[in-house]
Amino acid sequence: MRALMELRKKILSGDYPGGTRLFEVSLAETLQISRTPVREVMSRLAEEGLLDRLANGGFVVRSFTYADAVDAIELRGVLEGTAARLAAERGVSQAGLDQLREILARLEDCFGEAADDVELEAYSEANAKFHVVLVELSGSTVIQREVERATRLPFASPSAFLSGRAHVAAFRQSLHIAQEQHRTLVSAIAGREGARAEFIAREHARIARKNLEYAVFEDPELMLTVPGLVLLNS
Amino acid sequence: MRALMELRKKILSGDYPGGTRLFEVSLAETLQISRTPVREVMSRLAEEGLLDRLANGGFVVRSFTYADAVDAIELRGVLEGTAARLAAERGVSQAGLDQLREILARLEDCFGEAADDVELEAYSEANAKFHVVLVELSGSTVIQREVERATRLPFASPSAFLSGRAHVAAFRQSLHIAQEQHRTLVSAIAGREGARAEFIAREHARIARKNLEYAVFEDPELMLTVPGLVLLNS
DNA sequence: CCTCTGCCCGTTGTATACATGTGGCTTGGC
DNA sequence: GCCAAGCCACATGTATACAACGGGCAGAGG
Repeated sequence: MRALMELRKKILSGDYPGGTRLFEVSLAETLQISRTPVREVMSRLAEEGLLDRLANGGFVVRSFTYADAVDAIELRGVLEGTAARLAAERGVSQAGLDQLREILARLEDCFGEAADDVELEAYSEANAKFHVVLVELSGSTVIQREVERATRLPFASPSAFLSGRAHVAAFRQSLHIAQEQHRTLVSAIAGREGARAEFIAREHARIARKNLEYAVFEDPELMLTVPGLVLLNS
Repeated sequence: MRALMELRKKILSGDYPGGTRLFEVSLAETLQISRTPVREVMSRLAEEGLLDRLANGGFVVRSFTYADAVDAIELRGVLEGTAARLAAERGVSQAGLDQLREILARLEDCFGEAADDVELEAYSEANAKFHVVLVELSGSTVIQREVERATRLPFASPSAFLSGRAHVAAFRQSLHIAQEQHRTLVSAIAGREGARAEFIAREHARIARKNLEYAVFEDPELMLTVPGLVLLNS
């Protein structure tokens, strides 16, 4: 559905700041479609968490504070932590573990000799895959569903800060820490250590929080390049 | 919206078993409305988690296994645990703490002299309120939103098993345990003990899991009286 | 007999006209 | 001058007709 992607893109690129009320008629002419699919699109974006429904009908662009972004990242950490714990406690198949280890190896290959030598595009892709497979290994469609939901807010996604920061050497070096957490996470799951797996996953999400903090307070220009950060208001 | 409540009720009462595909036209004549509001209603029920969207359009009634129900309860525990932890870590106002303690006292008043003497209706109402306020005290609208979402599945709600089991004395006695957890939870939050608060909340949700287990394996007749349990298939 | 292709029917997607409701503004009365 | 009530305009809710898409079945050809 073209209109869905188009409106989503417009919201994520800041065309409609948080709190903006979206009217069916004006959106209909903007998107060159009739009101019916506009309603459909807004309904789906509300499901995604980008829009809020008003009490007496209508939609507004959801507005996020810095604290909301912090909490959304915390939420992702908690949910991924739960997935990791369930995977460890309930056990995973050899095939599943192999799959995770294969991705781990791919991530490993992204690092070069120098501490700040990282192939970011390949890393980003493998990292996204790692997080998806990790959650699948929980064996719970209920948890998987909610992780995917929490991840749909772009600034809460595991890949959120992996773009647009390639120039910061300190950031590239910090990926070594993240990768160590990936390794440890796999070890914890393989060893059926639920609590360990859970808290490593939580701590892993804290990297995103730290990056968010940096973007907001140290280098506000980044807020324009990291996907979704334009949604932050106050 | 009458149609929304009507369809929700029909699904929750098992008129459309999990996996049933809902067609716009037939539903439209059943509910005596046109296709447009039917689409709207189905969209909202998909948001609630009662329906699943099909890839090429259309909706089916979401189907839950016993394992899904267990995981949904686990999810609620994890989210309420996070709310409790945040409340403890970040601190709550005196007014907030007072409010929680007032509800705690109301719950206390529901217990009589005998171990199985409990005013169930009053308890159920105060219990629901307790869980709502607890989550509010987290101070996080993001977390609150997700707890409310997780709670919308009727069998995962904190009040799910408080109806239709009044006749089981052992069940009424088990409420003493729940109430002790309520007390301890408040103590942990007041004392800024985040980890303690989190795990008490998780353990608290386990009571629901135990009740689910009982209903499914020991007393299947209960599945007809506990709201939402008819949604369970295999 | 098996397979591939094309048609047909059922379902959802879209447009549009009409109904309904709500909030704001204006006017009249106290 | 202020408050209240009613009206008007703009927004969403609903109905319905038409379009487009997809899956299944049947018929024909290899």
